[in-house]
Amino acid sequence: MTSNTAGGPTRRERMRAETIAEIKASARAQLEESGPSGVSLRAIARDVGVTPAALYRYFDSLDALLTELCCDFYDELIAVTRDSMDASPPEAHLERMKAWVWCFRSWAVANRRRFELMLSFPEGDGALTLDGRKLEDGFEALDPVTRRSLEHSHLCGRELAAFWRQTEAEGGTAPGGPPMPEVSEALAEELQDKCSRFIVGEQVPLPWIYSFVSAWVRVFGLVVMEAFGSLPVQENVDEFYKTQVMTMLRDFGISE
Amino acid sequence: MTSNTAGGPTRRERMRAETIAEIKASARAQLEESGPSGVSLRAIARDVGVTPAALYRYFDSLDALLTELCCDFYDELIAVTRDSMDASPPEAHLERMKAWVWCFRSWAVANRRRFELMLSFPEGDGALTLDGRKLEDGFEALDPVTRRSLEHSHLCGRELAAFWRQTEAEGGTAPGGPPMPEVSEALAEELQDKCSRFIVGEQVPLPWIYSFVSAWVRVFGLVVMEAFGSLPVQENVDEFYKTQVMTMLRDFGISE
DNA sequence: ATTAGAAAGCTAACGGTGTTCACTTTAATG
DNA sequence: CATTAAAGTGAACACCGTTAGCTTTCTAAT
Repeated sequence: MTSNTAGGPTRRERMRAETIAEIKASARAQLEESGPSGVSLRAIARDVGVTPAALYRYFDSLDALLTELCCDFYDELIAVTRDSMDASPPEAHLERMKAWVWCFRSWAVANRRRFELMLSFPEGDGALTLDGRKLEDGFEALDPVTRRSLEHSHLCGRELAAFWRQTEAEGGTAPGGPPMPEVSEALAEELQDKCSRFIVGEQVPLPWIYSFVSAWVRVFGLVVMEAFGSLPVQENVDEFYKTQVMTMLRDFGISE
Repeated sequence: MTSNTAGGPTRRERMRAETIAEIKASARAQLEESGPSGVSLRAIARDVGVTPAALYRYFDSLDALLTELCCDFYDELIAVTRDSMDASPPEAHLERMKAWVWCFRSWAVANRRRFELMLSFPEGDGALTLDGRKLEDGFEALDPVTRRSLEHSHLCGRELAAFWRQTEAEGGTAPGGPPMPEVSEALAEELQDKCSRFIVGEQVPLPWIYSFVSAWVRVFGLVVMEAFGSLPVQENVDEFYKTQVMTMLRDFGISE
């Protein structure tokens, strides 16, 4: 018998965990300096001091390893975002959303290679086609990286829903919600259907959803362009971001 | 002697051109069904009926072949965009810009694999760092794909400049140009510096540039998200695009 | 303490990749 | 017709991910 009598992890389990950590560390290093396509299973094996075949005791394939890595990155991003949001009080929904945007951007820019890897995993189809079912039902069934991607979105979406409730209670902004162009019945329904469930998790008025999706597109564009070096503004990016965020807030009908 | 007495291409040159076309066709086919990473030099050789080594008489490397392919795609996109813009008269700058956006989107979505390949070539650093020099000076020195990417942007940027002149002449929109948030001296200068040169090719007032960059970010976000399947709206995308474009026009201070 | 069994590792191989070098064939030119 | 440059071949090199079968090592129960 081993130390397992104490209920803790077996010696073997500890060893295994350590090996996995070593493997991932090597993979991360390679990713950082050669990009996603530069991660080589054999190179990892060389690094860890083991035969290539041995790695298959720990991961089903190279792709599986990269997938796990991708999940880790999402978890890191989510953690750091959550922390950053929690720097503001729970009711300061606006500040918390700003923190989300800021965090997303700075993380993606500071870790372009990881971000690159994450983008290389296309959003699973299941993310948007939960027709009929509640989100929670299919949530666990989603592939791990899509689930995490949604989790990340949720951090911001929840704040929006809360902010809407708050604003409504205080009789804030315009009565009908943020200004938005007229849309057809079909588009309105699709927006409500697809977004109110997986972005905010509860029924939210259409104008809010529309503005949210519009803002989300803008943030995505900004972050991807900057991370990949195709954003025209480069030296004063911070300020440019701030003005963009301000503009989006204005689109929400928020004066401040 | 051959038919070269007439000044036309040699028989050998014709043969060579035909072989190159065959090689590219095979590469395109593989790209279309397996993505950028699925293009194999050996598979192409098999396809064309030749030894792998023989391909090196036509391309320096697989990467060089992919680069040429990327350039071809840009040329196709530029051509189809230009045609689409020319469906409107030369003075209908607004319509022409709309055509640009629409063309960009539909091409990217209809040819995601090609678009994917194009995005995989990061914007060359030279694209934005032409400090001091006129654009034309360094233009030829840029790497081929960056040059074409700029050429594509130019199609829209030129229209913006022309539209600005037109609007000014007619005493249209607001006197100071489109509304924009206050920005620091530094950001203003960078926008003028980087953009007025490589996007529109002539001096344009700051608010116009700012609005243009903002719109460009939005369009980029829309197109990339839709092409990669992460846009929340899926069934009514056309309408969603139209509302987005309308919103952007409104940001330019255009009522219509 | 000994033994059954699982976990981990190794060797060797298979089929694939991009690329290079020396050599041969092919075709156009003086 | 002989020369010469282009086009193509074949074999090799160094890598890659993955699999199968065998051996070692360590755990857990007898």
